[in-house]
Formats: sequence, C-alpha cells, structure tokens
Amino acid sequence: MFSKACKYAIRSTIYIAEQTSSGKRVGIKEIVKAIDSPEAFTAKILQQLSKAQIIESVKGPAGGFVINEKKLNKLKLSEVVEAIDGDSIYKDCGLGFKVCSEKTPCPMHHKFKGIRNELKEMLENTCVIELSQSLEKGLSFLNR
Amino acid sequence: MFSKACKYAIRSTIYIAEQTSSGKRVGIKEIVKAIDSPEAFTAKILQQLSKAQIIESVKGPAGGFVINEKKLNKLKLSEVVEAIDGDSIYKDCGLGFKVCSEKTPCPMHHKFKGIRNELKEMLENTCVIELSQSLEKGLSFLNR
DNA sequence: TTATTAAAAGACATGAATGTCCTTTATTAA
DNA sequence: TTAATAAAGGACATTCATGTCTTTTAATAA
Repeated sequence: MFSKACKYAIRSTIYIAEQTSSGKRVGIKEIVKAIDSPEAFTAKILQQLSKAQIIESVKGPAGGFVINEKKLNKLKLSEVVEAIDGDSIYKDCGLGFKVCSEKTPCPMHHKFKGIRNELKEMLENTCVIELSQSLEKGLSFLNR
Repeated sequence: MFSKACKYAIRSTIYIAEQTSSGKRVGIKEIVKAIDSPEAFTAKILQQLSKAQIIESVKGPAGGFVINEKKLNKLKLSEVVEAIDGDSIYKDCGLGFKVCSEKTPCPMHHKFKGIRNELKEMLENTCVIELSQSLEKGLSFLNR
C-alpha cells in the first residue's frame, strides 16, 4: 500500500506531533527509538518532510524536529503521504494502465474506484493531531 | 497497491478468460500483445498461475493457456492476487507494524481497517468472468 | 572564537522486484 | 522417428527502493 519510506514518514510525523504537543523538540535518535526504524534512512525521510514544510528542523545543540503549531492544527495524513509517495496511490489505475477512466475503463476500474476514493477521503480527512492524541492517551502504539 | 507482477497476472487472467470463453487457446505472444506487458516476465507469472491451478498450460504446437471451464465459472480476483502477492495487502498493518490489532492498534488502525477490508471484499466478490465479459462487450479495455 | 552538537548532504552498499536470455521439456504433425 | 512448436526452467541483468557511512553546515554555549 504505502512504501516503507512513507510508513516511516507517517510514524515519525505522529511521534513528532505528540512530542511537539507536550512542548518537546525531538532528535533523530529518540525518534527512531520510538518508532522502531533505521536511523540514517529515517533521517533522509525527515529531510524530505522538512523540505515539504511538514515538519521543521533545528540544527545544533538541543536541536531536533518539531511541527509548527499552526501547521499541526490542520495537518492531514494526505500531506505526509503525498510528500513521500506522491498521489499515485489514489490516482493510478489498479491494473497499471496509463489511460483508464470512466470513458475508457480497465476491466477492474468500476470495482476499484470506490476503494481508491475511500482511501483518498480517509487520508484527506484524518488529522495527524488526532492520531497523536490517541497515542498520547495510550490508546494506540508506535512500537510493535 | 498491487505489484507489477500481480497487475500482469490479473490482466493475463482476464484476457485468457475472455479467449477461453470464445473457445480459443492463447499463446504467450498473443497475450503480451493484448495486455501490453514484457513477454519473458509475463511468462514467469503465467507459470506461477499455472502452478496455483488458476490457469492451465499446454505445451507444443497449438499449445498455450486456457482456464478450465468449471474453474472459470467461480474464479475470483482474490485467487489471482493471492497467488502472486499473497494476502498481505489486506492483512498487514498500514504502518508496517508486526503487531497491530483491535487490542493493540497502531495510530492509523481504526481509520485504515475499513479500507483494507473493503479491498478484501471487493477481490473476494469479483468474478474474473464478469470482468472478461465486460471486455468482450467492448465496455472495458486491456491495452492503453 | 572555539568546541560541541545535531541535522543536511552526498556517496556508496544492499536487497528485492522487474526484466531478459538461453536451454530443456513436452506435445504435435509430418 | 524426426522436426517444429510452445511452455518450463534456470541463470543472469537491470532498476529501484531501502539502508549505511562519512563529511559538511548551522546553531549553541563555554
């Protein structure tokens, strides 16, 4: 479904969101420990998220990653996914055809479009902050 | 979503189903022309489908691939997908955790499970033959 | 200003998926 | 029985995602 890079991106973002909410800035070592991911690879992904202005990074002592408060209050899962995997997951044809539409559908099109669309809606309607809150309350987990 | 191998598998199966329905046995060259896929790679995938008893192959002159009539009348998309990609697409955690369930969910679990399940239902409830029929009627396409 | 810290950046390594090529096996027809 | 045909099988090549390592850049505090 999502690439590993994208999964690490989502996990990281949720964790940073949780820590940001409690006023903490977090370093890469803490993040990878919390979300169980490879450090250097995750660092690359955080660079991408930073360039996409989803998270902010601060260098130097006591540096690390945070999410701008304004941003955090409206950040959707779709933004994180699109920054890493693009929008192909809910745009592309299920059978891999370049041309596939209502007018010239692949044989799976009508069966598939609903699911593709629900995924899109879910990502666009899910706020990172609500996921980080469930994490903070101990209702969900990032390390299994 | 699906691997390329799986997409080629689905396309091939639908095409073979269509040709089988009109009493024709089809060779690999015809198949890859019809579904626009790399020949040698597709041949490997058809081997897998053959081993999984989804399609049948006949060697020698006038050989090729067919789908057993009995099989064709009940063949579901899920069987094709599972033969190539396995069931991870609707079993695995969206964020890649090994442990993720109703009791110990990842932060995305409750948002994701519905989609994962709909995909499963769609694949399990969609017959290959109905897709091949829409193709035969010119209502869908395998080559764009 | 210098030393320290932590992220950024670039080069490189590994593994899995995708794709190709060549030989072997099985079937058919002459 | 032999020649021709087409799938099966094995070895190899390529590409892309994943992952690591080292150096550079920026920020902080002594």
